[in-house]
Amino acid sequence: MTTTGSYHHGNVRGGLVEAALRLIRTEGPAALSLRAATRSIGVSPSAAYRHFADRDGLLAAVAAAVQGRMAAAMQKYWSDGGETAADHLHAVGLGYIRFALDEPGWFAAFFGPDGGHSVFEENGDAGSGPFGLLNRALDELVEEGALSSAARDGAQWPCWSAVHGFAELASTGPLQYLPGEELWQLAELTVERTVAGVLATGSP
Amino acid sequence: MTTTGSYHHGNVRGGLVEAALRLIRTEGPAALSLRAATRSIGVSPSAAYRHFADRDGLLAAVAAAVQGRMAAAMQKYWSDGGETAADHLHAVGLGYIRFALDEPGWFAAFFGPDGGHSVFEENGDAGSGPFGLLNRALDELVEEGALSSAARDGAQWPCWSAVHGFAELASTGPLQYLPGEELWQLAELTVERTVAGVLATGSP
DNA sequence: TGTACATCAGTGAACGCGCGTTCACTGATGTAC
DNA sequence: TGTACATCAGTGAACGCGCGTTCACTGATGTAC
Repeated sequence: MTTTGSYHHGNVRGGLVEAALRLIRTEGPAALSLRAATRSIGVSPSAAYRHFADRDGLLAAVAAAVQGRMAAAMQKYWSDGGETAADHLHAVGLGYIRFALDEPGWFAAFFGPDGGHSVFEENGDAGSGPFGLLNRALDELVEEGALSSAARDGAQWPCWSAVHGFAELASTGPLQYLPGEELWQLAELTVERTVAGVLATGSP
Repeated sequence: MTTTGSYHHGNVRGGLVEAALRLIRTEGPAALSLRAATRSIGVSPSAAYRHFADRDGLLAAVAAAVQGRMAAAMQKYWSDGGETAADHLHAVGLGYIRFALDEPGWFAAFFGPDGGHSVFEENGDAGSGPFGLLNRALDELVEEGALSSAARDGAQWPCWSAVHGFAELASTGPLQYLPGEELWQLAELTVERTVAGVLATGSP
């Protein structure tokens, strides 16, 4: 942090991403503009073009930041909960949903301007991103002998679908009007039955 | 249909909704503007205000139309498939996903400007909308004796979540880049395991 | 059947707005000698 | 250590755009007598 009060040769890129996160948090991703972000950190609109090709470039950086924060939140759930593979799978699902409920604006920007292609690339199957954590938990189930490797095949899709779908319905969809407690019970119900479904299909 | 070539005292409201559907279909809901819709049917921008309070009013009408079309597509799946309750549940899920894949632009406008509150009201639990069809299939499972009424309780949430989540991932999310065939296999896998999960949890 | 009139669905011009992006520029930074 | 200079991250004015919405209006419609 400099004391000049000016961003000249300062960390404009980081400042813009932070500002964008601040704006998106309350107003949603549609409200994000390059001008609003630059205004927010006291820099001219054109300054953004030294760091991003265009508006989508900023949006992509924001999506990466959001994915990182969600992964961290999920990690916390993972560490604070039980130690079996099934516990970890629960934690991954509930952590994903919890993040979406706590930060609906950020969650709405989770897939960037490219529709979320980056979710695989940067935090791929074995990575430490949200999707990587899901796959790790499923792999643990196989190692523990709770899931056949035949049933492991493709199990990430029903899991991710259920958890992502609930997150959508509950954060910005029709369930958003339910009281928080009731909503959380439905989240637990959804995760429990989804995990049960995975296990039921493929116990060796 | 009049021959005047003018909409004076014609069906502007219906024309605007159709035009909006046309625009959203290819450009997505973000690209919809009142001006584009009025322009599209050759009417002045202010004419829209005789029929809708504001832009959100048009968007709500569009959402209702989309929900109706999806319900019709799901009905077709329901009628064309098998006759057991489990067949119907499959049809409901695959119909939902099929619609989202065929019409990603419309699907993105499925929940209106209010985030989908209308999904319950107009096409409520017992209604003929997408959500009503899901509940009907689940009720049939109970009638058939394939599902205990205890397990019926709340079963709509994991089902809707999984199917909606997959539809999002596959229509505008990170799975959109997969080839159609592969995508459809994942859809079937997801629906199958979700249905299996519901049944496994609560066979009497 | 004919006419006066109320209704109301349209028009078109105008408002203020904020946006993304480009451009020639300036002044701070840091490097080479 | 001091100075000349290249680099490059900023500025600020300007562009053209399309938007939602308002307003006084006009002219078609249909009803009452």
